[in-house]
Amino acid sequence: MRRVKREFFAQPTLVAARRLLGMELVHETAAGVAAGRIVEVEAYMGPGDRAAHSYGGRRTERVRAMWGAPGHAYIYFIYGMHWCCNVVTGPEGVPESVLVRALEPTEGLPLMARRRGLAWPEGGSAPTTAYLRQLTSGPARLCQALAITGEQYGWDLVDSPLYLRHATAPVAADQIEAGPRIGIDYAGPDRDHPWRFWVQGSRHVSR
DNA sequence: AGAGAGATTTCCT
DNA sequence: GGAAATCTCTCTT
Repeated sequence: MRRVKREFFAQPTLVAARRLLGMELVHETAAGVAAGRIVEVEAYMGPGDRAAHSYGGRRTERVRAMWGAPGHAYIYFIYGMHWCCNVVTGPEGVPESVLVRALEPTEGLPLMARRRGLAWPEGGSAPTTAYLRQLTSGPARLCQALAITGEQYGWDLVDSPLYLRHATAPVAADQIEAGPRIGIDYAGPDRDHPWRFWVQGSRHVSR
């Protein structure tokens, strides 16, 4: 099924971040399969990046997965209610990762709607884009839709029910836009790096 | 369409 | 003790 292998994650983080666009994030559970095409990500560049949880070389229990081998899930809990999912990238021992910020739903849509607390459209009518955006446009929304929580912390995406699928239609370099990351105004000199990447024109980008 | 506040817990000083 | 890589609801324009 074109599952993404270790070598991909070991690429430099800014390269991996761009190449994640167009790939599918998949989670297989007893309730069914839920998946979406990645349309927006952010890179967090390790000890030198004030916005990164590993800034300054911090080795707390929370960031343990970032220090491990690439290809594992770094998942954190924020604002007292939300989970967010990162992919650990770059060389092993360098605590960098890519936050998955938005998906375009591709598989298991009714399941995702149920997990998000949304009623599926009545009478077989096709869901609107505005409706689909509520499913997986945003880092916490997509985790809820795919049932990603602390339970998946540290999972190996190369060999677990949570994984990545290669893009059927890869995103060309000139279709990728870049800009500053969201929600990190506190990061001072690192606030303005263009380390947020998204698919140009996608209506599923978080903003 | 946009602004504002509340939810609620983990992490680190 | 204070802020946080967010989201939702409510109120106003």
